[in-house]
Amino acid sequence: MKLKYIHLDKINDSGQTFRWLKLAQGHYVVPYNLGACEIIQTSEYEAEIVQEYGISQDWKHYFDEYRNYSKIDEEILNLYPQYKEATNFSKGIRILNQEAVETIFTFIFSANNNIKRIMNSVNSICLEYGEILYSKDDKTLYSFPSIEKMAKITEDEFTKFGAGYRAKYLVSTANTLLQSNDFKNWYNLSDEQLLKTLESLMGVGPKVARCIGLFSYSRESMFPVDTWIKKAIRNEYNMPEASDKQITDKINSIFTKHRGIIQQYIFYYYRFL
DNA sequence: GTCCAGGTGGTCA
DNA sequence: TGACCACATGGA
Repeated sequence: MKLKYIHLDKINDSGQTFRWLKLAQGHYVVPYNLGACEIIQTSEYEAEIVQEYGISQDWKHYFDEYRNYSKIDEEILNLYPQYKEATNFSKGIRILNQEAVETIFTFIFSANNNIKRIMNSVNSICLEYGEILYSKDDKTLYSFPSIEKMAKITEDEFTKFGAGYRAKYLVSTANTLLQSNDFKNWYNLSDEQLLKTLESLMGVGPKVARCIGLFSYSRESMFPVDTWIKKAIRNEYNMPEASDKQITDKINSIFTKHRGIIQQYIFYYYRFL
């Protein structure tokens, strides 16, 4: 399957997924549920899925093929001309539609953490409790563990995986999800209901809930505000002393459409500035 | 050694 | 509500 208007290295570095297995520049094995695909950048903004592993998956959905990013970028440039440079810099990034359990747990890990550490923690859990999706030349990719397996991990074990003070949140949320087990139906919730439901989970606050909504439930209205976004907004609008509330108010007054997508562009741009 | 990271939960006004 | 603080821990 061929994909256009896509840039794999940018997506891998965009902080929404932590588990792509990099074989080379522009060459990855990508996990999704109990399957994986091998994908190669074939030209500057084109890629091709050359092989599938494990259980067949809906890769068009995963890679967000049903959104027209070329058109979205045009609209973004019209709506937010002040972010022309960020938008061009981020060209080819997709907002992935990742599996919910994985997204919930990895973004609980992400709180007050850095991307390298998140990757190390999440990948070591998958190594211990996931199943092999791909293995070749000493490079191996594992699935994210099922909710049943996640619910058996103890607080001490999560600490061993580098969860720090988040260990008890992970235990609590694993048990909540195991009992409710209806997170697949959350696709049908309204944005408001989804946020409220996600924020009821231990370790999930406003920012993490929006990441989960954006990166797993396809909610492009959601605008996660993290430390990088705060820096960007304070800098862009010359408001160095702005409180968190002033920043979110500013964001809500400026960004009306494609909020999650422009958020991701700004995040990616400022993190590499 | 110091600062920081895709913040949250608890507490108090 | 909104402001403030403690929190684990490795990366830079």
